[in-house]
Amino acid sequence: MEETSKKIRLLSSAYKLFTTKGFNKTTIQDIVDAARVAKGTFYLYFEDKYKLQEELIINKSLEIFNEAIVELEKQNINKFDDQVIFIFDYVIDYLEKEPSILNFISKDLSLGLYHEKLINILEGKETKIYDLFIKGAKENNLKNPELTLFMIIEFVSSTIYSVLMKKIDINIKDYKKYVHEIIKDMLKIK
Amino acid sequence: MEETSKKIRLLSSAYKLFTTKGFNKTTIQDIVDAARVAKGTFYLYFEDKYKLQEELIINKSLEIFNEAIVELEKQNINKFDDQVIFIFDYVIDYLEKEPSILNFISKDLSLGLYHEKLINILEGKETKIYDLFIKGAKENNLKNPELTLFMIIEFVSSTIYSVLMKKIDINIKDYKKYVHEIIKDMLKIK
Amino acid sequence: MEETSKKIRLLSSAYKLFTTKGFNKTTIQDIVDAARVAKGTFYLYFEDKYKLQEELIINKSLEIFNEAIVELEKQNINKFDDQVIFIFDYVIDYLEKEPSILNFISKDLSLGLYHEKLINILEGKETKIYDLFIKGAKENNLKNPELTLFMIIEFVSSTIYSVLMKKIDINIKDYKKYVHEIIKDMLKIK
Amino acid sequence: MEETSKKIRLLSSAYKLFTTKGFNKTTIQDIVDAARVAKGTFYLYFEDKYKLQEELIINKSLEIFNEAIVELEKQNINKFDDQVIFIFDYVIDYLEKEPSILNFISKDLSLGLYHEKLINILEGKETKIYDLFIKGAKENNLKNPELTLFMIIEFVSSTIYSVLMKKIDINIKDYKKYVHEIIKDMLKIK
DNA sequence: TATGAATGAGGGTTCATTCAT
DNA sequence: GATGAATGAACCCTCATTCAT
Repeated sequence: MEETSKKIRLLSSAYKLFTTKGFNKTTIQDIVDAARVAKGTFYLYFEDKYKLQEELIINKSLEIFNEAIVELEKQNINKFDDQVIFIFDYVIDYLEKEPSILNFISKDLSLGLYHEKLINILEGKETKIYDLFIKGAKENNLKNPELTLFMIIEFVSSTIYSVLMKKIDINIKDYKKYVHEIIKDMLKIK
Repeated sequence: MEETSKKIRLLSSAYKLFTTKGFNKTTIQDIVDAARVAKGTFYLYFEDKYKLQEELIINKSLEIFNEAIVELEKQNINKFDDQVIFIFDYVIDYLEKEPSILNFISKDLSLGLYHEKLINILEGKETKIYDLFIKGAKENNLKNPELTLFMIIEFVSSTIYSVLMKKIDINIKDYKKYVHEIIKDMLKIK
Repeated sequence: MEETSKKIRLLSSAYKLFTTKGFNKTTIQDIVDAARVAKGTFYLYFEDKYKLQEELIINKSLEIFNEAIVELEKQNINKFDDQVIFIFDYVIDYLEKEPSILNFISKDLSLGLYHEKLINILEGKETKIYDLFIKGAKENNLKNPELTLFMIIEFVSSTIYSVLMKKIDINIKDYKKYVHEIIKDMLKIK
Repeated sequence: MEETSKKIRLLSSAYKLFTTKGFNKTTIQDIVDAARVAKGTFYLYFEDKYKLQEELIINKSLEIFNEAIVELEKQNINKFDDQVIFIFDYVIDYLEKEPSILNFISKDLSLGLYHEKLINILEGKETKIYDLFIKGAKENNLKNPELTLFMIIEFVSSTIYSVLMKKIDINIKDYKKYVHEIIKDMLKIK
C-alpha cells in the first residue's frame, strides 16, 4: 500500500502542475520537487514526461466517461440519441466545473495528441462507453459507428475548449443545444 | 527591394522547415541557416519563433480562403448552403493536395493555437470570407453567424487532420459527405 | 556451496559483459541483471566495479600463464630463451583464439592499468612464471631479471592489441618472429 | 588575434586539468570554469570532450617530435641508428622533465587510444619524423619501416610511463640503455 | 541594417551507492 | 545474507537571446 505512494504522488503532482502551468512549462524537476521525491525516482516509474502525461490522460478520461456511464445507468433513458447526449452533457458539465483539465490538455496545444489518445482509449474494446455506443449504434442502423463516435468526440473536444475558455462568446446552455443538434444529426447519417 | 528579401527568405525557409520537421523541432538556427542570414537578423524581423509562425499562419490561411472565394465567384452558386459547402470543399481539396500544411499546423499538436488564430483571421472584419458569410447568414436568418462559422471551422479543422493523416478509416469522399451534412445542419440551427 | 555461487555468477556475468561491451559501458545494473542477483548483493562481494575488474584480471591472467607453464613442462625445452619464447607464444596464441579478452582489457583503453596489475601478479613471488623466470635468469646471468620480464611483458602486451585488432598490417607469424627477436635481444642485455 | 583566445583558453585549461586530475575526472564544467568562459562556448569550438583531447594530443605530440627533429638537425649525427636513438632520447628527456603529460595521457588509462592517435600522427605523410624515418629506413634496407617505427613507439610509450612513474625500479640512464639496445636490434630485423 | 560569437539557464537522463526491510 | 526502491549529484548538451562590432 505504501508501495505505490511515490508513483501516485508523482502523478498527482504532475497533474496539478500540468493543469496550472501547462505541460511544456512543467519540468521534471518541478514534478519531483512537488512530489517531494528524488529526480531519479521519476525514472523509476516513467520512461519520460510524455509517458506520465499519457497515463494521466488515460486515467482522467476513463474516470470522467465511467462516471458518466454510472450516472446514465441511474437514469431511465431509453432512446440512443438521448443516452449519447446525456453522456456528452455530463462531460461538458464536468469540464465546466473543473476547467483546469482543459489547461492540462490544451494549454500547450496538445489537443491533437489528446484526441488521438482519447479515441484509442474510448475505442478500447473493453470500455463501457464504447460498448454502449456500438450496441446502440447497431440498434439504430448506423453505418459506421466508430466514425460517428469519432466525429462527435472531435466536435465536442475541439469546441469545448474555446467555449469554456471564453474564446468565443456563447453560454454553456446555448452551446449544449448546438451539441445536441449536432449529435442528433450525426446519428441520423446512415 | 533587397531590403525586404531577408524577411521573405526567413518566412519561406521557416515554412519549409515547419512543414518538414514540425514547429518545435525547427530551431532558429535552422531557419537562419536555410535563409542564409545571420542569427541576429532573425530578431530584426520577428520577436520570436511564435510571431513568425503567426505571420505564416495568417498568410497561408488567407491565401487559401481567398483562393476559395475567387473560385466561388467564378461559379454560379446561389444558395448559401452550397456556397459555404463549396468553400470548405475547396479547403479540404487544397489540404488533400498539399498535406504538408497539416504537418506545419499539427505535427506539434498546435491545433488549438491554429484554431484560435484562424477564427481571429476569418472574423477579421475585412476578410472576404467573413463578409460573405455574415451577409449570407443574415439573409438566412441565422441567429448567431459568428458562432456558426466558428462551429463549422472547428469541426472541419479538428477532423481533417485525422482524416488526411489516415488516423481514421474513411475516404475523402465519404468525409466530405459528412461535412456537407454537418454544414447543412448547422445552418439550420436558428 | 550455494553461498559462493552468487559471487561466481557476478564474476562470470561481468566477464561476459566486459568482453562484449567494454568496461566503461557496462553498468553495475547490467552485471546484476545478468547474474540474476539484486543490486545490493553486488556490494556484498565487491567494493566497486574496479575491484571486480581487478579480481577478473588476476584470475584470467594467472589462468593463461599457468596453462602456459603446464604446457611448457610437457615439452622438452632446455634453453632459457626458448622457454620464455614458448610461454609468450602460448599467450599470443591464446589471445588470437580468444580475442574477446583484449576487448575486456583494452576496449576502454585500460592497457595501462592492466599492465600494472599484470606485473604485480606475475612478480608475485608465489607464481610459477616468476619462479621459472628468475631461476632461468640467474643461470643466464641476467643483471636485472624483474626489469627484463617487465620489458618483455610491456612490449608484447602493448603491441599484441594492435596486431590482433588489425590496427597494424602484419600477420601473426611475422609478429611472432619480431617478438622472438626482441626476447632474445632482451635476454642478452646483461 | 583576440578572435581565437577563447579556444586557446579552453585548450590550455583543459590541458592543465587533464594533466592534473586526468581526463575522465575532468568535466566540461571544470574546463569552462577554468577558462572563464560560458558552457555553450565550449560547444562552439569542440564537438565534445574527446575532440578536444584529440586536438591536444596532436598538438602536443607534434610539438615534441618537431622539437626533437630541430635539435637533431643541429647535431652532426650520420648513422640512422643514432638518429633514431637521438629522437627517442629527446622524447624521453622531455617526458622526464614534464611528466604531467603522462598523467594527461595515461591517468585514465588511455594509453591504447593515445598510441593509435600517435601512430596516425607520426605516419601522417607530411610529418618530418615520418619522412626522416622512412628515408633512413630505405637506406638501411629495412623490410617494413612502418612496422618497425610502430614497434619502437609502442615499446617506448608502453614502458616510459611505468619508468617515470616509478612503478618499476630502474633509473632513466639504465632505461635509456635498454631502449638503445632495443632500437638497434629492431633496426637490424630485415 | 546586419552580424555571429558568446552566453548560461535549463533541459533530460544516468548510475553508483545506500539502507530499511 | 539478500533485496531493490530510493537517492541525488553529476553529466552532457541545446538553444533562444543578447550585444559589441
